[in-house]
Amino acid sequence: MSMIIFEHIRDFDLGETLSCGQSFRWRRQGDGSFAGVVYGRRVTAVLDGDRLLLDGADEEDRALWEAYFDLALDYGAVKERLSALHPEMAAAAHYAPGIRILRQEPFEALITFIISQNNNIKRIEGIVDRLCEHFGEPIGGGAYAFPTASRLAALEPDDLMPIRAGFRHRYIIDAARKVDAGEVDLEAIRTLPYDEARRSLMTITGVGVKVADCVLLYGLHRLEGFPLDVWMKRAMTTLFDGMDPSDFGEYAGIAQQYIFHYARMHDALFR
DNA sequence: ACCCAGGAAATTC
DNA sequence: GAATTTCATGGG
Repeated sequence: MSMIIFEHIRDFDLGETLSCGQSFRWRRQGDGSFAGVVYGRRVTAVLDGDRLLLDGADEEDRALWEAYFDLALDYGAVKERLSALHPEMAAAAHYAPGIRILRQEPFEALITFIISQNNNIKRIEGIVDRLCEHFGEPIGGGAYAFPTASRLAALEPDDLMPIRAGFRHRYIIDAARKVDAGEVDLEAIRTLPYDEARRSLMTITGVGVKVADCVLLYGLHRLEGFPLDVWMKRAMTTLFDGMDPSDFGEYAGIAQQYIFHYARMHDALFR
């Protein structure tokens, strides 16, 4: 069994990063490690001091995992810059200083955030699990890859009944078909100007401004993205009145993740 | 029974 | 055009 080790890791916490609402396929194990499937590979992640251990990962995929956990970006420096903007920003970053923005599979980010609309995180995870079990490739150990666009594109909305995603079924199928046909080119969107990228994603039924921003931030690593969901809108009026997403600069998306998690963990403050 | 959930589409005013 | 309702499903 293979394993990769990353040394001298800072500003990183697996629990904070994998349980802050940006991804839906990681599970905390009884021993405190996290099991997940990424890019069709099943791994178990453990942070031992300043060493990140990825059990089940291959050495030839080192660059992929470094990118996935965004290990090349100095989050300490980012936090300093953001914290200087506003005292509440500093408080949010201090609350969960180990959050990083993952580079998820773009198609997975698209589908999971379509599923996220008018939904809660617990149920989103269940729907995503069932989607993978029913339509993803088995990769051993009872694990499944995230379904491909072409597999889902061949289905009809009613074929998704077993995953119990309700009115989102037709949104998922429309997204898969547009991606499969190249009508929405996720890799081309990666380098488009932000507004054009957003407009292209919004040609999919069921993708509005907020879901498009999530796909850009979590799937295409556009760190200027600033998804405004109900929690973020509350936080902006309560804590950052008068501030605009663009005021957070090129790392606005990272600021957003600190704030989102902080708001959700302090819901009494935002009612 | 009622309300809400990391929204967006459909309908109504 | 802006405001309101509806859309499945599950948990509190």
